[in-house]
Amino acid sequence: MANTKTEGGEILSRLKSGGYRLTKIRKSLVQFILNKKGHWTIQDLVNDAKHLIPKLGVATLYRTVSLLHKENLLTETRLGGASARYEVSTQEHHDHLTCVSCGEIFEFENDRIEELQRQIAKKLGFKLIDHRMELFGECQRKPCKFKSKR
Amino acid sequence: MANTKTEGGEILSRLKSGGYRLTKIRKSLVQFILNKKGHWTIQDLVNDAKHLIPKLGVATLYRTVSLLHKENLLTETRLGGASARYEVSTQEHHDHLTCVSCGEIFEFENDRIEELQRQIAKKLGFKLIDHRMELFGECQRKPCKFKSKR
DNA sequence: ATACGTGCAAACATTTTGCAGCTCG
DNA sequence: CGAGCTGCAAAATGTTTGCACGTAT
Repeated sequence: MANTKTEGGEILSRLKSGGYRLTKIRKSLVQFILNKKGHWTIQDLVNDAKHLIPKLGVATLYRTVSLLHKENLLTETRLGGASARYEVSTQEHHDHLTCVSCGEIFEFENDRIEELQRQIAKKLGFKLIDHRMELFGECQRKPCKFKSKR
Repeated sequence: MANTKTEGGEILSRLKSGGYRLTKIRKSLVQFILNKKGHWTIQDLVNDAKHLIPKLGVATLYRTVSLLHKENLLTETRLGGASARYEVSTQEHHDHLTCVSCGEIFEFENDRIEELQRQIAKKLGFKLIDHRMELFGECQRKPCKFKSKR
């Protein structure tokens, strides 16, 4: 797929017409963030973006992420006392499997479940539009990347 | 229904055989918490439990809630907001089907889906602990009671 | 020019932890 | 008695905010 890395040009224009100023920092940050894969925390961003913009402050990261979240370009997930995790919003649907120990989030998709969901909705007289499913469990990886709370 | 308020006797014995000590504070706290309705925060608890146990410290609340959560007697939720919310776990699991037009919520349960969820978790190396599933659709009733909010 | 963006540090909010004393078993 | 529970305060996290200065428009 040629589209893995987006230039973000259209998104930048969209932000601009939304009344946001396009500073150098914001431009490279938005582009950087929207090209990130998986579920990351602000802390991840702090580490990764240091190379990009040496004197970047955390506040800017929080503010930028918040901005993108407000614009529905990022999806937020939270669990336990851990920090919020974000992922770039996608059209393609998927569900989440979250480790309650380490906070890691895995994605999955299962057609049979989706089919059953449609059946259930139908039986209850609904036309299914969307759904959200989140599983919680404990991953077997030792050690878990983060501290266990047990 | 005669069972709205539980004495918590069996739960206390269960905690006891689980190796926990039944101090006065813990007993009244557990009983108090498990009779709470709806989704509350620790902060709510701080306010409410002051009447119950005047010199109660926050740490004890956190520790007790954590204990009950570990014992699967409380379910934790964290939706975007700052602090975690808890609710008393119900044995009867159910999922939600929400009408995006009228806001009505239907509950359902489907064993096949639950089974598939377990399979998915297993395949991904997880021990499944809990899940949350919400379907969104349009019910056929016309007119719908509320405006669309989604 | 000026309103908005940024870095820095301080403030905040929530949750965890260390420790001395208390209590259950 | 002794391990576990408690309150208190301090600390650890994660996030927000005030302010002086910088930059896009």
